[in-house]
Amino acid sequence: MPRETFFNLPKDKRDHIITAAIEEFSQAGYSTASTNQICKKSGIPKGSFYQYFTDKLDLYVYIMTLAIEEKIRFFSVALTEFPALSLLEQIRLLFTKGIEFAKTHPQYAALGEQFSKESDESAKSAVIKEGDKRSDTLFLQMIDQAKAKGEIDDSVDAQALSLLLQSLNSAVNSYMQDRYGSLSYEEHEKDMKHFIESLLNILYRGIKK
Amino acid sequence: MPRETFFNLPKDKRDHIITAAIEEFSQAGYSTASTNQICKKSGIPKGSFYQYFTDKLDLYVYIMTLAIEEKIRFFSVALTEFPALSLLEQIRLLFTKGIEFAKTHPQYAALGEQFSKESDESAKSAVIKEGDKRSDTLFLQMIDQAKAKGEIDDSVDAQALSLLLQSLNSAVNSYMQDRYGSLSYEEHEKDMKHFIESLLNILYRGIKK
DNA sequence: TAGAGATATGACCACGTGGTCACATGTGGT
DNA sequence: ACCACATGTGACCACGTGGTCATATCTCTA
Repeated sequence: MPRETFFNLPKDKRDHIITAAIEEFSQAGYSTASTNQICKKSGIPKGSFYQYFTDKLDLYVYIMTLAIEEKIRFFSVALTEFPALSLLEQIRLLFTKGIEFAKTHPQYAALGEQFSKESDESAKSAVIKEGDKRSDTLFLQMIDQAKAKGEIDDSVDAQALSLLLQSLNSAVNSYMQDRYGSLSYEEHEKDMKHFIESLLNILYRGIKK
Repeated sequence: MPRETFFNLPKDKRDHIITAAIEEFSQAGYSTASTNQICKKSGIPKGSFYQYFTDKLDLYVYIMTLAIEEKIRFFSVALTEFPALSLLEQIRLLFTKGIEFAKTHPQYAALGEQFSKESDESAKSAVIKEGDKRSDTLFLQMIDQAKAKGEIDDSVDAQALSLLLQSLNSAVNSYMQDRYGSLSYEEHEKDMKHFIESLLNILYRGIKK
C-alpha cells in the first residue's frame, strides 16, 4: 500500500500519478515497466516516487487493486440489474458486458491483459493475494444455481463448463481486439452480437446433428 | 538465421547453445531473457555469440522455429496414424496429444507458453512470419470436412467453433499445468481423460436439458 | 615453414534499470 | 521570528543489459 504521504497529496496530482502508472503498466506489464518513465510521465521526481511508494511492486499492486475493484463493480451492477435471468442469458450478459467494459475502460482492460501475460511470479501472487479469482467462483455459482433450477443437464461437469466459459470469455475479448482493434464499438456491434450468439448456440445445443 | 559459422560448429557445442537458449527463453520469454545468461549457461564467450547470431532476435526466431517444427511433426504424425476419425475423435486426439506433447517436450511447451505471453510485438511478428498459425487453419479444415460428411449440424458457425477449440486447447493445457504441475502424467491420466470427456460431452450435446 | 583468412575471445561501451541519500524547501505551532 | 518536522528533489549508485572490436589463436594451403 502507498504511504500516507501519497494520500495527503492534492487529488489532481495523485490522479496524474495514477494515470501515468496505468499507462505504463498497461503497455509494458510489471517487469518491463519503468519507474523512470512513470516519473517522467507524471512529472514527479524520482525521489518523490520513493516517498510515496515503498517500491515498484507497491505501486503495481495498488494500481491492479483499483482495476479489479472497478471491474467487479461493473459486473455485479450488471447482474443485479437483471435478477432471475436464465444461465444462458446470464452468460450472454457477461460476454457483452465484458466487451463493453473493455470498450469503456480500455486502460483497465489492457492492464488485465498484461497481468495475464505477466511472467514475474512474485508480482502475480502479490496481486492475486490482494483479491482476484472471483470470476471462477462466480461462474461456478451461476452453474450450480442453474442446475438446481433444472435449467441445464445434470451430466454437465460444472468444473469443465466453468473452465470453458472462462477461456471463452477471454477468447471473445482477444478475438474482438485482434479483429477490430480499437475501432468504434458501435460499428461492429452486429458482428459481435452475431458471433456471441454463434458461440452460445454451440454451447446450448452442442455440435451434434 | 544463424550465421554459417554456427552451423560449422561441432554438433555437441551447437546443441549446448541450443539447450541453453531454450532454457533461458522458456523461463524468461524474449524481452526479459538475457544473452549474458545464455552465454554463461552454454559456456561460450560473449564475442562468440555475436559471431554465430546477428542479435538476440536472430537466435530467438531460430529457437522458436525448431519448437514449431517439432510440434507440427508431432501432431501430423498423430493425425495421419488414424485416418478417417470423426471430428469428435479427432478433437479428442488433439487434446490428449497436446497434453502428451507438453509432457514429453516440457521445454518446447514452456517456450510456446512464453511466446503467447510475449509483449514485444516485433519479436512476435518475426516468429509468426517464420511460420505458425497453422493450428487455426488445421481446425477450420477439420470442421469443414466434418460438415461435408454431415457429421455436425450446419447451423454451427465454423469460425466460432474454431476459436472455441483453440482457446479450449490451450486452456486445458494450462489447467493441467496449474492443477498437477510437473507431476507424473500417468498418475493423473484418469482425471485428465475424464475431464476431457466432460468437455467433449458439453461440446457434443450442449448444456440444454 | 610461412602466411593468410577464418574463428575465438573478453575487456569494454553506452545506456537504462530500481533504488538511495544528503540537502533544499515548505508548513504549522509557539 | 524562530524552529522542528514533514515533504520535495535530483545527482548519484551499483548493476545488468545488448552489442562492439582489437587482438589472439587456430587451420589450412602453398
